[in-house]
Amino acid sequence: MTSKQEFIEKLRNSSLRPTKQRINICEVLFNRDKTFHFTINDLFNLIKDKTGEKVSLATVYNTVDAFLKKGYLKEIPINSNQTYFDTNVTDHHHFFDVKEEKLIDIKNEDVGPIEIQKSIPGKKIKSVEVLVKLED
Amino acid sequence: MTSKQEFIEKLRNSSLRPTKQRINICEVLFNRDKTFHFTINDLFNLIKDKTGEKVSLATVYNTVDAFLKKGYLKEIPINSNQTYFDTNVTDHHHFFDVKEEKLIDIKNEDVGPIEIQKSIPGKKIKSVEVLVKLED
DNA sequence: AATCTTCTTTAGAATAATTATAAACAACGA
DNA sequence: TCGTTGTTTATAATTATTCTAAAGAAGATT
Ligand SMILES: [Mn+2]
Ligand SMILES: [Mn+2]
Ligand SMILES: [Zn+2]
Ligand SMILES: [Zn+2]
Repeated sequence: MTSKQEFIEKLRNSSLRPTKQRINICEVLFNRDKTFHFTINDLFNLIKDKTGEKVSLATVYNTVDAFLKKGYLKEIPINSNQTYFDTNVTDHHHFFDVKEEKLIDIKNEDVGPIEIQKSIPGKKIKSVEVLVKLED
Repeated sequence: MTSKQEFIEKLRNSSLRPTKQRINICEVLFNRDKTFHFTINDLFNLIKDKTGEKVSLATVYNTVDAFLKKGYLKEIPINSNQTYFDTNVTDHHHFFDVKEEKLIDIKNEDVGPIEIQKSIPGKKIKSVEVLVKLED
């Protein structure tokens, strides 16, 4: 349970003004036990449901973008008509249940170290992510 | 070097009528040494350049869809504004050069077996793919 | 507290990838 | 050749995302 006051500080520390909208978005995103995988539309709807206040779609996009840049969210590489985001910003992997269109975390230690025996001159590795697609 | 005749047979064997358009698309996609990673737009432009004949964008989409269903192409899971496809339908992994927006194959043996120490009841694994993002 | 500046929110428009529509056309089998 | 079915195409529709510009709110300055 994170308090509203902590979100306000977190926003201020990030040079983001603690607006009512951003605080509400923080509540929905970060006031939870488990990791949260979502699309913009998921989030947009949850804000209304959980806080009773409506935030414009543009602000949801803007805020998610800002949080991505600050490293409070990350984008999950997956082919879908919508982009998926994740509140778990640590290194980890995913199942994607193709039928349910749901992501499920796989902890790093449940996959083991991945050694890439190939390199590209002049480029360095930014991230290594495993996507496991699931079917029935 | 695959002959036009072989493409015609391949299409017939797949219950796809060997039209001029599909044969041209086959030439562009499959008449090459190395794996080919592309977007619909890449392919659309290459068809004009390589065959001199124009194929409508709708047909490019339709044909890529048909080839995906037949297993002659696969989709690469990546976040981009465009979907990427691959002529290499074997199990393998990818580098994605974020700056150049280019995919590079990583052979399965260059990654080693990936053991997923987690399972979801009622679901089975359809694919396991590693995406390595590259930066400068 | 009033004012000023800068940042933020918002509705709505613009963009762009993809999908749907439906009419013309081409492949195939009889 | 003719009828059927599958295919191509231009074009419209859809939809996620980004852009725009005006109104509003936050923070700093007096
Ligand atoms: Mn995508
Ligand atoms: Mn996307
Ligand atoms: Zn996750
Ligand atoms: Zn590949």
